[in-house]
Amino acid sequence: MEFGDHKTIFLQIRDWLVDQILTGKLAPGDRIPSVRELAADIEVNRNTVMRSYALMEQEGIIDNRRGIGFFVSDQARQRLATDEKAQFIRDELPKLVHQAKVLRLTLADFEPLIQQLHENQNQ
Amino acid sequence: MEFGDHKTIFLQIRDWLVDQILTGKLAPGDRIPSVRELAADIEVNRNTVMRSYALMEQEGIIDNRRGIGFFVSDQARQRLATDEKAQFIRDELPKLVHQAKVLRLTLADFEPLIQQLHENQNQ
Amino acid sequence: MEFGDHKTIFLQIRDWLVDQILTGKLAPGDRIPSVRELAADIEVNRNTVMRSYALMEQEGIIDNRRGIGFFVSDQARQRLATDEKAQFIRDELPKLVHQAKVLRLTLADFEPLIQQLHENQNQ
Amino acid sequence: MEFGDHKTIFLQIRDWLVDQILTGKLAPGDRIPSVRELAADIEVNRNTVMRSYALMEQEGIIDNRRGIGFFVSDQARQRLATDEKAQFIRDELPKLVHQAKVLRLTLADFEPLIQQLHENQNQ
DNA sequence: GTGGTCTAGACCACC
DNA sequence: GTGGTCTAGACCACA
Repeated sequence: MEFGDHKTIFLQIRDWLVDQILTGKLAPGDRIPSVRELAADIEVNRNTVMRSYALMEQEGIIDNRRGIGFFVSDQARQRLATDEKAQFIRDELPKLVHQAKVLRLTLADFEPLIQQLHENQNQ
Repeated sequence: MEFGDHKTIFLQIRDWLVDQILTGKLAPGDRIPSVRELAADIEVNRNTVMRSYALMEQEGIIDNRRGIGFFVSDQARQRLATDEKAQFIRDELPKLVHQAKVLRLTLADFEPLIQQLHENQNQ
Repeated sequence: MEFGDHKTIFLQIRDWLVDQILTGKLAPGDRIPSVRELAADIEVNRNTVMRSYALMEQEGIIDNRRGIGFFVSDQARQRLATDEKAQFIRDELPKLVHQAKVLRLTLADFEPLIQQLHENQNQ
Repeated sequence: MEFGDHKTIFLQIRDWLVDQILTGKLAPGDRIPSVRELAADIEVNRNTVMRSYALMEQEGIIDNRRGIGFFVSDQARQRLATDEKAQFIRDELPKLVHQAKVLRLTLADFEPLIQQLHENQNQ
């Protein structure tokens, strides 16, 4: 776990798991690491991991089967794909446009992004 | 998810001033508002403004003349235009590409950004 | 804390900790006193200690783990030993030579320094 | 006048004049620049220059002949040579020794200083 | 008038 | 428990 990052740890964990789901490394129904497992792995307090899981459960991304563990919920992928996308376009994009303006960025500067967008289109 | 990305006040002040410089509203040599003035204007504590100014001075964006005030440094604009741009391409762009990938964003989603980039190009 | 010194408190704290590191009393990885602890110990405001720590973090001398504390960074000793030495030879030594010249100081006046230098050599 | 320096301006002026005296560029009896002259030259407030002169007068380095100007006092050079030297050995040297110790400086690092001291000796 | 430092006390989010 | 931010108010030295 990167302690240098300015994002708080429990959100880093959440984002990391969300990534796994969005990229298909974790599929609906899959079991995610137990709290104590993950806490030991990334050398972090169990409460911190617990907090991530609680947040994700409350977001409807994962389900908790008491005594067994946490599992990726059935609607997780779909829900994330739409919610996070909408949030991105609403919150991040305007900032991005503004930054592109004041920094006088060009299409060339965004080459890697453009390429990725084309790849997405062709799927 | 009310884990708001609300930036802290002293960073907002810094970013606001950086914007003024990058857009030419503040030119090198210009005096920026005194700590007391700005604090009164935006109804914020003097220490908070002071913290912004101290940060910017340390970044080499503004200079300080004892007992007189803070001034936009000569290299401010140039330094910002290059440093912030480089930092953006190094730090932000990869995240952006990754996000575009996992969220399966398309060129259409980025329409506003593309438009801005074209405008920049035509200047 | 010696209030007789002209230096401000937060810089005294920084210099005191730097000394501890350079002399090996604090090793990389060691936890330094929490902001509250130190503030209580030396009877100084928490914010003042915080300011020292923020400065040192920005200098790369110490790292911060959220909710846990500040730790001497891995490169701290090496970085200090080289940076501060280089800075001394670049900034302070010329002033010193100039002062020795205008004050017509002699080798005898610098006896204590010469002795220390010999001790350093024999280690 | 270097505004970037962290020493306060009126002390910079004082030190600059002291240097002129110690190096013989200004001799006892010489007239030093008038307050308004110097203020205009280095683009500084007259009060600031006046403060320097007042300090130096109080130190016995310069004399004020009302309506005429300030003049280097007869004992200026001698007085400075002894006072500043004593102060250096009492205040600065111990710090220097300590710094040499923690930074593990060697005789080689002080080569320029040693050379200057030898030159002083041979005069 | 300006910046600069410090205190005391509060509140927050996080581990 | 930890750091982090902010407020209110004070005092200082300097221009």
